[in-house]
Amino acid sequence: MKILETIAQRISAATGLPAGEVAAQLTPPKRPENGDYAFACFPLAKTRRGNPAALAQELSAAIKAEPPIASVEAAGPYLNFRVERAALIAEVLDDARSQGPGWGRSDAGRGRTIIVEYSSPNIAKHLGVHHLRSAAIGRAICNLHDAAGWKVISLNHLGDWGTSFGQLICAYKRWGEGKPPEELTVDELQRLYIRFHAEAKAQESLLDEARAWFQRLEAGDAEARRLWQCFKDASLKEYERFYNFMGIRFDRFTGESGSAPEVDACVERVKAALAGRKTKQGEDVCRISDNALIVDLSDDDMPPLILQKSDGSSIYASRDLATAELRHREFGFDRCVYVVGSEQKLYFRQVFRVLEMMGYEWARDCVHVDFGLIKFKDAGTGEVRKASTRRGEIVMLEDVLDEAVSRAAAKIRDNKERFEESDDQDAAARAIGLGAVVFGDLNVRRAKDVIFDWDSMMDFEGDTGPYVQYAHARVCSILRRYGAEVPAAPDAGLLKLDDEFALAKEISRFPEVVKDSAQTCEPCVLAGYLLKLCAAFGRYYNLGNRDRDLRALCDDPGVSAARVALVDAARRTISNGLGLLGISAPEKM
RNA sequence: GCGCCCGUAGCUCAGUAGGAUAGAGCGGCGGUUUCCUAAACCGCAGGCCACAGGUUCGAAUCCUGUCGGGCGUACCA
Repeated sequence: MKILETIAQRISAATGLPAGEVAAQLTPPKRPENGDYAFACFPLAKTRRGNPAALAQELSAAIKAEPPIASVEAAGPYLNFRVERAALIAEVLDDARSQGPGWGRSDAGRGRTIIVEYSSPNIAKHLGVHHLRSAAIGRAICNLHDAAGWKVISLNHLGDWGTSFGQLICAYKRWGEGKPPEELTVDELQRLYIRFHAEAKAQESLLDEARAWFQRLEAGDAEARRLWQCFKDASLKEYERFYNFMGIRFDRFTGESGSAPEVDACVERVKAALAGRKTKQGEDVCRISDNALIVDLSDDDMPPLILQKSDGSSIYASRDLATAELRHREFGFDRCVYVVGSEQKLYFRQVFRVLEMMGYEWARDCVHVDFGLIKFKDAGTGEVRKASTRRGEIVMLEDVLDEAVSRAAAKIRDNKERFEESDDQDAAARAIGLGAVVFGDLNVRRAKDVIFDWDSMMDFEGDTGPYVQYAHARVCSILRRYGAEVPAAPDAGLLKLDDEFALAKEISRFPEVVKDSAQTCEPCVLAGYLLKLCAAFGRYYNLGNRDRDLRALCDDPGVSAARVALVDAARRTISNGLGLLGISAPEKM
């Protein structure tokens, strides 16, 4: 039985509270000198109309300090427990070692399926830094749910349909200079797109021309369709490079175009479901308004959702409704997550609401996991705003990644004595450069806007990805030098240092952190934990600077074996944790 | 105007299903290396948790209002 569960059971026996509930409330005190686990007596005192401090006193007397509990102490309204260090350390070392790559996993989501839609770029444009955020967060959410026992289906739902492709076809026909469409690059497509919007400002008839092209595309016109396919192929070719570089794979690439054939039938279902339904104002909920087909959401204090544009062509909303239906039909998900920027918050509320109005109970399982924008500071005015592709103002993702990798490579050259001829230093540079950039994106709460800044993005010191990777590399270095196999059953009683115990305690939190991070869809919970874990390791490690006897590789073979096992548990935790964030853990740096 | 999000140290951020004395990193100052990797570690300085009320035994956390910023607010996605 787990130590934490044992404590919970003893409290449960003394109070009558369910053990599971108690376990959830047992937390490490902010200050370690107060003990290893604390139980706050306020809630219980409230239900019993008693005094929390007196209750704590009473419980401290009632609960015996028998192994693995070393002491029970009432401190005001808190009941503080100290555990036998050796027992906790032994438990952690055994868990981490025996579970191996599965260390940190749980079965919290067993039997449930989650769909995670993320990245989902609009084709025919280069990827910008802002695409990194969706990719990093979405991938982490997939990994975290997988680790929490869910069945995960990851989808990249491309923005490959809509009026802008009519615009692109129009631009290509006018200014494409007869270049075979098969040879078009994303770069050229993006230029055509920018040019279209520049010219359309002066010549509004272009917009009508573009609309006509999109209508031809929707009608299945062969020429339009062929051009569109070329745009898509060129885009995917470029995007695949990015996903490969990032180590991201999707279970499936879907796209808005995929739901296009279903849209009409879906719209009919909306109409049928809402037929006869009136708003409080007495109007039909689903009706034609200004020539467009809408669902009136005024009763929910939202603007209407447009299902069909006044020119008869389809719109993203109805495509998303149809897509949701398709997904539920195919996967029967328990949760469907859309990792999309927070500027679309209202929109998703509308879509989910309409799904609900259609009678789908599963509408409440659809979640918009939103995240803040990446903004740019204008060098001239100092003004902060979001970038616009139409104005040609994006910072290309590829440039950012290249820069990060080359800065990491430079740093590696400065430390080249740590590497051997045979080491793959390019791979290390990629891991570290990417680690810095990805960790930086994941270390803040999703909702926060991020202002793009080269230097802070490339930071390799302090609370950064490379800091965590560096801790891992040092751990690996110790294990390398140890040479022998990591002892499976060391004498945990030999680990007497406060910093050893602190490290072990930090390691023991890992599975709970993973669960929490998954449940909240906040990768920053895990990222922050890894920083704390590595700080605990760093303190421990640095003890050896002053005193050789405090090193993992010390003269006493028994002590050394136990320390190596502890260090190895740290290694597994860091490596598994980084893995969940989509960051690799180099063995040397 | 209305809705949602954000406001914590000079800067970037943790801490938010209410709980003990609000924590990190960067920047500043001062230390630690005859190497288990200094991409590290330790110390000092730095806070009216935007402001004002309220709920509570207890509020950075919940409620109301104000101010400041962002995003959104019917045919782009």
